[in-house]
Amino acid sequence: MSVRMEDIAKILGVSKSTVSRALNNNPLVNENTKKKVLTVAKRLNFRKNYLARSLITKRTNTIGIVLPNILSSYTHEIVYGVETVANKKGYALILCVSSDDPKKEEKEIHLLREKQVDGMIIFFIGESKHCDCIWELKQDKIPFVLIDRYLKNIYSDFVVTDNIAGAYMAVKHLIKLGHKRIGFIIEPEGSTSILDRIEGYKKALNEFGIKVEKELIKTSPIRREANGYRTMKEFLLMKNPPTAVFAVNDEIAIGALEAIEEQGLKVPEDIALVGYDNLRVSHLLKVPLTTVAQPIQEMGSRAAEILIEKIEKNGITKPQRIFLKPKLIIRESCGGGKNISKRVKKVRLLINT
Amino acid sequence: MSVRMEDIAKILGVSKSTVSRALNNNPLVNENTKKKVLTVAKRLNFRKNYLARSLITKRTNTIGIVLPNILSSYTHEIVYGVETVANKKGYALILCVSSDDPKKEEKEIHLLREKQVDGMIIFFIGESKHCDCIWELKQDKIPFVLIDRYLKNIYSDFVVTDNIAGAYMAVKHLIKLGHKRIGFIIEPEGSTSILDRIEGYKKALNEFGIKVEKELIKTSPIRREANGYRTMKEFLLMKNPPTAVFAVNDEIAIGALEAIEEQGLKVPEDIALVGYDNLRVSHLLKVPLTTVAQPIQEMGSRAAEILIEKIEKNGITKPQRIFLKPKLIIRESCGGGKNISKRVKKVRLLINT
DNA sequence: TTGTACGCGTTATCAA
DNA sequence: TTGATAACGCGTACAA
Repeated sequence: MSVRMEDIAKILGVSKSTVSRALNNNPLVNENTKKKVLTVAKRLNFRKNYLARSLITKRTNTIGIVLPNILSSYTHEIVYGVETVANKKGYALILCVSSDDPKKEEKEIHLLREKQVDGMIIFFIGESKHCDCIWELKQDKIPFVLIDRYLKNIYSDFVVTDNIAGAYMAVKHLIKLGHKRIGFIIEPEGSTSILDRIEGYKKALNEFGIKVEKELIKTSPIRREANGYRTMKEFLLMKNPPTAVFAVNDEIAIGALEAIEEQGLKVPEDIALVGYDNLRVSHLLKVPLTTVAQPIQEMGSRAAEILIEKIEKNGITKPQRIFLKPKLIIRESCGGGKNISKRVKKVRLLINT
Repeated sequence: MSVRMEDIAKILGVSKSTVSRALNNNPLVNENTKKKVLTVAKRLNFRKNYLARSLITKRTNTIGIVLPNILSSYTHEIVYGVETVANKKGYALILCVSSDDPKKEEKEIHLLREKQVDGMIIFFIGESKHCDCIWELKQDKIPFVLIDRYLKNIYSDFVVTDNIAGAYMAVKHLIKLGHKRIGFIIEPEGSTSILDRIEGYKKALNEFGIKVEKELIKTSPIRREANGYRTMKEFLLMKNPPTAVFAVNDEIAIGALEAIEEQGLKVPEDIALVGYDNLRVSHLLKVPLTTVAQPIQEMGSRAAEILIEKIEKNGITKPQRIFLKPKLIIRESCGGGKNISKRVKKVRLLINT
């Protein structure tokens, strides 16, 4: 069917080794024969078969990335960061989506192994206790870098952002503005990102002598705008609702914003709102959102750099554990330091009618 | 290094053929030996090497997608549509980005060939006259489906949206609201999508007896928000600015919106605005944007379905040329049918001071 | 500088 | 039901 090196060899009456050498810029070939080979190759529109090549060289120049989804702009930016570096370094990228399903995630990781990728970047969503496939990667010395969240019980490379610091900043900002009842909308999963953000939330409250109240931490079902909406409504229906809400990510914050406005309340006058992630949307909202920005693209590109270095040094690098610094982006959803009590009264009034 | 079928064979004292059969659910193997093989395979954590397999079967179960970028939510949604179908049908996805560079695009296509993908989906940005690599794909019978834009001089599968119809709808909507001076911000490239939208714009004007004025069609340098901003400013500085502007995509419309507001003008009271694409952002803007929605995800999923069918029927399917129907999404950026002349006056006043 | 021969890890063919 | 053996297309050590 397709043109092989042997075909070129036969045409020129040379051996296929010579053709191979000519095509691989091997110096052990006469300049003249090389030219001939290249000419014929071009004429026949020859394309090397990387499968056969990789079978011998044990290199595919391909890396895999495993993500829980690709609809969020968060994972989207990760892909961008990874792709940019991979491309620059000459690696192709196989995109795998686990659809938030640990079983599927495991399958994707196995698939990437079968496809003999040189390494992988994994946004791991499985539980720390059930991460055999990650252990196996380590055991079999297949280069991999975790991204966005790390595993406490596995010593490996990872690139994450410092979620404790990020949440701490956000909550401290609200406290400085005079808030004492600060709601927190989180997500159900027990990933390090969420856990660390909870830790940052508590750390800030503790530091300013504010008691952590359980009823102010609510769990939104899944990462969807609609659920920030629903959970915010629950807050608004409380007898003593929070005066500020910290959403564990911007998507939830967007939902919360809609819920607040639907109740006829205003952000930030009635309720202050902080998100997390600094999605590209967030500055375009009706009320530009104060949020914690993570260097998401950088997370992707750093992960790719580390992975590729590891690949090219045959995995003999010491695990790198990178915590990138987040940054508080102050916009309009928190306002300045107005009188809180007035606001609270107004909220109660509106809710109870 | 890694476990091979031969290793399993030696342990069990059988031939590697038997192991292969057992592992591939081939009925020509004793149930008992099959069990033994599977047990040992599991114990040794055996992973098949797909490279070797594909070398023989001539199938990689992998498709490639070539995109001009992955930062826009447009291409993003395409990837989502493609990935979903590919995954369901058991195909892996290699992501290639051409960075709006035709030379690079060609390289990526060649790379995918060398990696022996079973087929590819291409958001082709090269010129119609220089698309040798597409011709070669056709010649060499490598399945491919064009997406978002088609090539007039190549008879091949493609999935696009009907851009003539989409632009026509948008402009007709503005005309029905009373607008006669309708600006149009386009992009420099000569792709079918842009050309067809221009055709739709003209078609609507012609149908209502409005003359097409050259000065009302402005070209924004590249697909970036900032450029919609700049081009809109140019419109606002005209002696006789348009009362409505149709942006060839939402990103440009967003930039235009900011330019208008920065001038102290209001949308839709002072200037009506229509976009194209219905990005997920567009309903969240300060002024929710009236826009033409394309079924982007569907474009991706249809393309993938067609491609995979073609692969599995060994390319003996007749080229499918799909035009998906766009849809006008009416929000707030056009307003109702108010008095135009008043608005025009106000615009002039503001611009000239 | 070139060619021969072998190996990469599978699947496929044929004979047993 | 199994096992030798030959592919698949390429790279490479070794010999020439």
